[in-house]
Amino acid sequence: MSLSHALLGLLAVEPASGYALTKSFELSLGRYAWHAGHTSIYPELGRLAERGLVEVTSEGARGSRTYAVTPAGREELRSWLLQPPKQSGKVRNEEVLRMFLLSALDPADAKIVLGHVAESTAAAAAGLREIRAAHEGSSFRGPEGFGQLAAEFGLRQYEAVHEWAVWAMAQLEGDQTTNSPA
Amino acid sequence: MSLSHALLGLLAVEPASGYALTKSFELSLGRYAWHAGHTSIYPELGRLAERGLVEVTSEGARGSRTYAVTPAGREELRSWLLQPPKQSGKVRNEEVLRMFLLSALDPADAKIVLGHVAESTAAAAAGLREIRAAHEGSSFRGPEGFGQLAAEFGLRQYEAVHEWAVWAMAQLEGDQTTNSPA
DNA sequence: GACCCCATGTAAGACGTTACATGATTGT
DNA sequence: ACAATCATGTAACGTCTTACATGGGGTC
Repeated sequence: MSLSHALLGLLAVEPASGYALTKSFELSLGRYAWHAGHTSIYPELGRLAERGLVEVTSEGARGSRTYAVTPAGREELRSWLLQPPKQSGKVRNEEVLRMFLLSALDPADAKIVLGHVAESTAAAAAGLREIRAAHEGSSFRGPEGFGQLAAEFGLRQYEAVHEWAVWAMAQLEGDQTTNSPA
Repeated sequence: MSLSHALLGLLAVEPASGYALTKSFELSLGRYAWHAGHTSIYPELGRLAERGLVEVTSEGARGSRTYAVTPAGREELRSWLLQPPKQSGKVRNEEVLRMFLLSALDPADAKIVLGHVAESTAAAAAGLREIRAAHEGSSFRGPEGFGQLAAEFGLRQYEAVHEWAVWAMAQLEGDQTTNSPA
């Protein structure tokens, strides 16, 4: 299960509570890479603690527990990241699914959808460019840098999808006039 | 559940058996957009048939049943594709997760992983370029065209990730010499 | 006849989502 | 005081995965 590695990865950057991790999933990780809610995260933290991969380093107000990775956890994370994935994993992404099924629509409808995609990806890319500008010049390691490689990754994805959507609209335009009967 | 829409989408392009749909998932859809095995697909086809969104149009050898979308199914698919997603759905992608957690590694290890990524994305992109060349000039609708928008989508994604990986390696290089102590 | 692929199915268990629930602390 | 947010947890339900199971049809 990848949830465990997602948690190890976040905790490897800096210790956090289950609640804080839940927020991280909502704001960044969960949007692009791996979704999880607090009802999955809390029990998983417990299991990781049992396996000795994380530990509670402090307890704060309202019963909050701050977790940190142990050396064993860091090693587990490292080997998971370094091992080349044997075969492509199991992907689930509703947005991408929509894009794959576009050909099932007639061109007029497809262009409507592509227009929405072009808009939303442009907006998302603009947002990430602001984030990137805010972090300019800082190092790529540590909590600060954590988001940087990821943000650039997301930005380039959005740009690619945006350009694809624009391209696809143009193709459908041409296809409609060239290939459709009368 | 998006599996139902994935099936409607594939069947909207051309009728197929559960077995053939399973193959489609293995070869294309499942790699990028939505994973599912035959043990999910068969029961779901049954449920779609009960709801009148698909129907069995013929039965062939070895008990195979060919399904096709009904007009109601086509309408359901259309409205699902056209409705702008209210809020970003639940994404799961182990590859992307790895990329997001790279900052948890030290730069030397991160560069190894990025090297693998750069290689595999280059290979995948090359494969898709061949597919694209094979389909050049044909229409974007119908079974032939189905893969074209999708293939181009995949190609641009791979190219974007490849360029990101190359960029990230260069950044880590610079970061190591500029920002690390001593 | 042997083997491989086609084609579908069932069932146990793991996993995840949704809804419900509780209480502490902070801000106004 | 009140509301919002912090912080965690339980339980029921639904979905998915894994393993097992069966038999027809084509090919050598």
